[in-house]
Amino acid sequence: MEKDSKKDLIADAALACFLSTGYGGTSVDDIVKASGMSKGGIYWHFKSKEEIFLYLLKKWMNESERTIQAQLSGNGSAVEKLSGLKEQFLERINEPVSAIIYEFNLQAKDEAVLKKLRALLNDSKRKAIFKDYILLAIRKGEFRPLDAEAAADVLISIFEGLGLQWFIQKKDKKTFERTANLALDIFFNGVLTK
Amino acid sequence: MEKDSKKDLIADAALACFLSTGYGGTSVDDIVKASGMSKGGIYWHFKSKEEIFLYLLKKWMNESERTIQAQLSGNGSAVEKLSGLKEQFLERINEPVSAIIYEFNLQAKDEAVLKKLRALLNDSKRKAIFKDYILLAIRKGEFRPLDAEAAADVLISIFEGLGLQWFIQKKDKKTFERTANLALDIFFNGVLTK
DNA sequence: TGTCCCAGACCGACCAGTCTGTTTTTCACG
DNA sequence: CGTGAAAAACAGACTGGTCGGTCTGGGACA
Repeated sequence: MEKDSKKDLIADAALACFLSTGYGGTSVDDIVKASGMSKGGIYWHFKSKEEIFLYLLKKWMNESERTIQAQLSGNGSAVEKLSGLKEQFLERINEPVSAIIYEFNLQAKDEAVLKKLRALLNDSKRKAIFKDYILLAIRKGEFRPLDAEAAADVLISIFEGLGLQWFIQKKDKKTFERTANLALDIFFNGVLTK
Repeated sequence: MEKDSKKDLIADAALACFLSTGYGGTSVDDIVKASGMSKGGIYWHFKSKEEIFLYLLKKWMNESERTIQAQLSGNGSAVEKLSGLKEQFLERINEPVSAIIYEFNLQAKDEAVLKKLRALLNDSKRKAIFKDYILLAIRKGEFRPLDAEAAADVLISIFEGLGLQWFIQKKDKKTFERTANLALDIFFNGVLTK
């Protein structure tokens, strides 16, 4: 771990830049400033700006998966667990990572880079975690029988959709929380056994 | 209308470019090529690339609102109407307009431009249309009593989320349709009166 | 002749990536 | 433990190319 500390330092600085001005909106010089390093240093650790993005995305996804896993794999009720995840989601709502992924996806011209991105996203365990969560809830009789694979995608879509709506509208947070709560409420009403 | 035919010609060409390579990914010269006009011509009709985007977005949103309105304001059942909208949504799924809006949002540096974008998105009647649809369904006793405003946002979030998931994953369409169907199924199960 | 509409060469800014040189670290060996 | 040289890590000026936007000129039409 410690051997890549500088690499992570750069990646963290880059993430901060990307989060505030997007992938295309941040120049390598911006990352230089934010990281306190020089261009030479950065390009010694990474061979391109795209590689920085892919590296930090992987890192971010690993973290993200860990927190989701921690929330959904406990032994509370399905409702409690997902509600807890929603709270975490609301706390980190100001990090429009998904939007930046879409941006990167659109901007990446090199097909090889896109392939790497797809591979990274497909390797994500996020969907599997959601699926396991749903399967368990069904087995315990909390959820009605469902296509767990598709249901996982539905859940992810809801979260992503909410996050992006927030990102664009930037309305007051109270309203947004109300929407998120209702979304979960509807979801539970739609999947819980009666 | 006819007096802006050239303007619309440019906007249509630009839209095609944006849809395939994103806002940042398409240069003005790309629009020049696609429209068959020259740079001078384009900059006679528009004062900037951003203005082209805002113009075509407005146009696109108007169209979009019309089709949503047409689908949701009929006098069928709430389930029928929303299912019909889903079908239309599936047909036009390959137009990642939302993703491009996010991209534009991230890239626009000028605060004035962002303000215009926000104004445009806030003026959208899309949310109002969904809200009216929900209110009617509640009044007719099809949906249980709900916060219609928030529920409209939930619906929009679901559609947006689904679209963006598709945009990134690009899995086979059958799987995607299954997910979309389940999403609506859960939604209906969550809001219909029993 | 003046106005509208357009063509396309041109410009300055920016930006990812390179190159050359310098500092710091590592480590073999006396 | 000292030391010196090789390798690693970094600094920052520089470059080639791209891109949004301008400018000058010209054709069409009134």
